[in-house]
This record gives sequence, structure tokens and C-alpha cells, in this order.
Amino acid sequence: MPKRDRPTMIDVAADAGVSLKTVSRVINGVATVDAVLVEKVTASIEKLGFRRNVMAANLRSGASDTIGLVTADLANSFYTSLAAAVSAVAVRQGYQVIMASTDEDPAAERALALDLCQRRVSGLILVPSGHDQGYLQHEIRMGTPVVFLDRPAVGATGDAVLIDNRGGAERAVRELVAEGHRRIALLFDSLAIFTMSERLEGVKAALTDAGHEIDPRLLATDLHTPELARSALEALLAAPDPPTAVFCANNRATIGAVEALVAAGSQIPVAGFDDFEASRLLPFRVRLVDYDTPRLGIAAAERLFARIGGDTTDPGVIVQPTHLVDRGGPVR
Amino acid sequence: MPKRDRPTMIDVAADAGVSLKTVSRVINGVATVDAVLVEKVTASIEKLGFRRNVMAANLRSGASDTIGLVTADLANSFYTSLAAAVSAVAVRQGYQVIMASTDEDPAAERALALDLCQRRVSGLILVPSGHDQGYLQHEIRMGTPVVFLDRPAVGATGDAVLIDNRGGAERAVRELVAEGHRRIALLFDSLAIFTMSERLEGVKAALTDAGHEIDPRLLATDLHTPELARSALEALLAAPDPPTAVFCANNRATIGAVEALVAAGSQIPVAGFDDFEASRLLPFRVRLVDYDTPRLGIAAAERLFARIGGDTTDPGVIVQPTHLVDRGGPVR
DNA sequence: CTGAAAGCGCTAACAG
DNA sequence: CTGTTAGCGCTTTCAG
Repeated sequence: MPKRDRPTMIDVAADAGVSLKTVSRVINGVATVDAVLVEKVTASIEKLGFRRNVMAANLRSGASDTIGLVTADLANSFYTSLAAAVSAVAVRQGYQVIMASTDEDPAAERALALDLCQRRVSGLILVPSGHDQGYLQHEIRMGTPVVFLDRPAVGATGDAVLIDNRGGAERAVRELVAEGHRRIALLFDSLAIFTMSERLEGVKAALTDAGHEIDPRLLATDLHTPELARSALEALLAAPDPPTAVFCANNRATIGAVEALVAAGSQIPVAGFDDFEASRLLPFRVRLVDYDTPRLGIAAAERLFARIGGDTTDPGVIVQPTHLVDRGGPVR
Repeated sequence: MPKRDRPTMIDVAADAGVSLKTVSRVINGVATVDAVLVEKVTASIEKLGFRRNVMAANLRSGASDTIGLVTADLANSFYTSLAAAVSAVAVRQGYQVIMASTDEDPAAERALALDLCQRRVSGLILVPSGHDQGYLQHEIRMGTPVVFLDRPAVGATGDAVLIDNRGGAERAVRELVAEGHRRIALLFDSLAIFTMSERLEGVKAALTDAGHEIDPRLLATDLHTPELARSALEALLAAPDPPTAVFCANNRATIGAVEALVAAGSQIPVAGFDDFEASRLLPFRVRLVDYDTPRLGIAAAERLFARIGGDTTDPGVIVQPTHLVDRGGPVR
């Protein structure tokens, strides 16, 4: 390894013929330094190729200029939109973001979140994967602010930024019901996921209002991939007394459902949660529950930086609205 | 702020009635510690809620157990797939990833990369946005290994992991040419981007081989979004002597092109670089140049960890293959 | 097998 | 306006 020793501030001070502290002042842009010395120090820094060791600086000052972001799945565009938004806010504040992905594994969530705390991040944004964030309570008390994103925490006190899952699903299904549909296929991922159970509640509310009920035979769950959603809907379509409409609880379910319908030559109405790239290319009209993902990430980041900045108001929940959009069908 | 002082190893040592060093040994899992002392220390750690300060540990040992990842655009699924893959490899090695996005801004690239070096990341994976990475040469000499991803570096020495842009584009266009097409619309993003100019070279090679040439009037560039690609193709279709086929240099161009063709009721053949989510839902057959994005990220991460591990072989370029796939059309 | 002492590279107090 | 003196919390010598 060509790991020549990196020069330190001591080396710079020696080279410039000034004290360590003067070098520190120049590097930190303290105004009250003689211009001549600034010049000398700057020259030495350049000459030696000095680079301030941020880790050492942080050790002394306690801060760290990084925040942690733990999401459920970095390969999912929803979370990466959040990540991009959080990152943009952070960079603007002079912070960097350490990102980690749990792949929906509660044990990984715990390990990663605690690891980030050990790295003394200034704050943490977490999309809970498990159902117990009690392990964070201690860190929060110790002064690491935590904002929960997309799903609320259990057993830990912190701000939460969520979307209106229930209301969005309810409005979408209400439309299907208004058009006379009663037998609506429901394609869901695991109901253990907060957003899924909330959306199911919304569906239930819309049906109940119309005097209907959820038919458990039309409810498919644990559909992690478009492929699973597609097979699930194909099975429902092939069964006796098939559904006359479909509600998909996330974008992967919607993609799988559309594939199934195209393959079956069926055109029953589809509504789904989440918009997605290329949704406008869908071969027929699809109603989607949309929301502003970047805004969600921005809200979480702003909340976190408010806490880092010393905001000690009681933690609260921010719920972002959703709205129905029409996608697919004849391209405009 | 409820920032009670976090307990340090000194506090733990005092509580357990042992020396600082013994606590350190226990925490680092040194085997040669008396079981009774281990027990005592563990109990005190638990009781005080001690959390090792990784920053301080790293300061002394020089390492940092983090790697940096700088991509061009965290909102683009290509880069986030890379990020997910890199992150997975890193976590497996006990490292965390600090991610940053340049939004294709060379100045941001430089600032972010140098910032990460100041944080003493153990290594850096960088998707170059600018055309000069000379600023990194010094860091590399100082012992921070750098792997360039998706695009090669200029002015800096490091490993690079790329895909076969030229070959992929060439094969796709060769197919169109073989079917008798000569007037092929070319929808590109900025040719200043390495991958774009490489893909254009591939197109040129395929045409030249057949005795044709690129018609500059059929070449549209700087198409950053699907909307721009759509308008560009619409303009070409409306012009006299319109193209009889389309080659799209990335997935956003492909999406825009398909929109334009559907709107125009045209069915001229489309080939494009990059597969994308929902590509199978396209309303007609589209040939896409596909490649294994996660593998690309994995390759870069593995190269980086090899360097971190002390590999001092000469830096090299790894080129990953591409292949043509058929998407869209009748859903199978 | 354990502990005391000496730093890692920098910043925060104080003096001059 | 500048320099000296202590540390930040931990790991690393090197003796016991």
C-alpha cells in the first residue's frame, strides 16, 4: 500500500512557521487572522497536500455532520426517491447521509440503526421494518433525534412523517364501488406492513359505507413481486364468480395485475396505490393513488434538522395527502 | 436538549472495577480475558447503556469502516440499483456506505468526493460526472482506493467497471439495419456523457458496416427526459422523409419514443439501451439492450474491497457484457 | 492475563 | 491577534 502518512495540521504549522492553532483558525475560516499568516498557511496546505481529518475534528466537537437513513429496500424506487430528497436537504445543510437498507428484516433494522448511532450520526431517519423500535429509545434519550418515515414507530418516541394510506385507498375503492362493483379483487403485500394494513382499512371503510364487506376469497396477500400479483389475479379470474374490478395495494401489485389482465384479454377496472415510472404507457386506463414522494423525504429531513438544531417541542405526526390520478389508456 | 452525557469506557471501567484496557478488550472480543471480568464488564455496559464511540475508535486506528459512493443521480433507478448492490456488499464486510449524488454537476462531484475523503472513508466508488478527476489523484496516492463506475476517469488512476456500451448499441442497430432500415432516428442524451458517446460510436459502427452513415438530421441529443424524447421523435416523424426505425440511447428516451409512436399511431420498430421496470407492459415489441446492473455494482464493490484489503496489482478496466432482449408486445 | 501511559488529529479554553 | 495547554474516547505500545 502506498499509504504515505498524510500530513497533519502539525506538519502544516511547522512548514508555515506558525502555531497549530493558527492553522486551525485558517482552516475554519476565522476572520481574525493576519492576512500574511493566512497566506503562508494556505501555501503550506497546498504544498503539503493537507486534508483536514474530519473524524478527528468531530471527535473533539462531538458533532459528526452526518445523518443516517435506514430504509426498507434501496432497490425500490419509492425509497430511493425518499433517499434522494433527504440527501438533497442534508447536503444543503453541509451534512452527508449514511444510507442503509434493511430488506424488510427487523434484525437488520436494529443492527443498522444502532451501528449508525455508534457512528454518532447527528440524527437518524428510519423507515421501520420491524414492529418494535424500543431499542432506539435509549439513543433518543441520549440525544440522537430520530424521525420515522412512512411507518410509525412502536416503543420509541419520535416524529413521524406518513402518507394518508387509509384515505387514499378509501377514495380509490369508493370510485369502483360507485360504478357498481362489489366483487373487487384485493392484491396486497404482507399485512404485517403498516402501510398495507392501513390501506386495507381504507378499502374496508369504502366497502362498509356502501353496505358491502370484504370477501376473504378475493383478498390475496404477501404479494412481494409483480409475478406473484399476476398469478394471484390470474387465479382469481379463473375461479368461479370472478371479481369485476381490482384494487392493488402497491405499484408492484398494479404491474402484475395489468399483466394478468392483458394476458387474459380482460378489461375490468383497475385501481392501485402508488404511481410509477412508465405508468402512462399502461395499455388501458388505471386509477392510481399518487402522492409527492420527494416532499415526504424533505419533510422528514426538515423535521430532523429542526431537532438537530435544538427544537424540543413534543414529537408529532405529519400526514401527507394523497390524490387520485388517471394513468394509461390512450396516450394524450 | 436532553443530551445527557453518554457513558464512556472510563465510566464502564470504573463501574466494573477494572481497567480501561480490560473494557476495551471485552468490547473488541479479545479471547484472553478472564470470564469473570468479562461478565462484570458486560453487566456494567448493559447497566450504563454504554455505546462504543466508533468515531473515536477509528481516529486512533486510522480506518473508518465506511466507503463513499458518489453517483450522478440518486433519483435514477440505474444508480440506485448500483447503490443497493454496493451497499449489500459493504454491509456484508461490516462497512457502511455514505452516498451522495452529483446531479451530473462536475463541481458537486468534486466537492462531494473530496468531502468523503476528508471523512477518511476507506475507499470511494465514483460515477464520474465531470471530465476531469485529477483532483482525486492526490487522495489516491495518499492511500484512498477509488473505483470508477459506469464511466472511466480522466486524470486519475483507478480501477473502472463499465458496461459494453459500444457493443450493445452496435448489436441493436445491426438488427434494425438487417431488417432493411437505413433512416433510423437516434434519440440521445448529452453526448458529453461518456456512455452516450460510446453508444453513438456503436451505432456508427453498425451503420458503417452496412455502407450507411449517420444522418445528422435524424440525431437528436440532450434529451434528458421522456418528454423531450417524445417531442423530438414527434418532430422527426412529422418532417419530410421521416425515419423508419428508432434507436433510443437510454430508457427515458425509449419511454418518450414509445409515447410518441402510440400517439402518432405509428408502429416503426424501436430499439433502445437499458431495460426498465414495466418494460414488459409496452404496447408493442421493443428491443432493449439489457445488462446486469446489480452485478455491475457488486463488481465495483468487490474491486474496492480488494484494494482496501491490500491488493496492489495495476488498476484495470472491467467491462460487463450486454445482451438484447425483447420486451413489450403480446404479454406472454 | 492485566494495567498504566502515551498518543490518534483536531478543537476549546485560556492566556499572552 | 496569536500561542499554549488540555483534552475528545478510544487503541496501542509496553511493562507488570
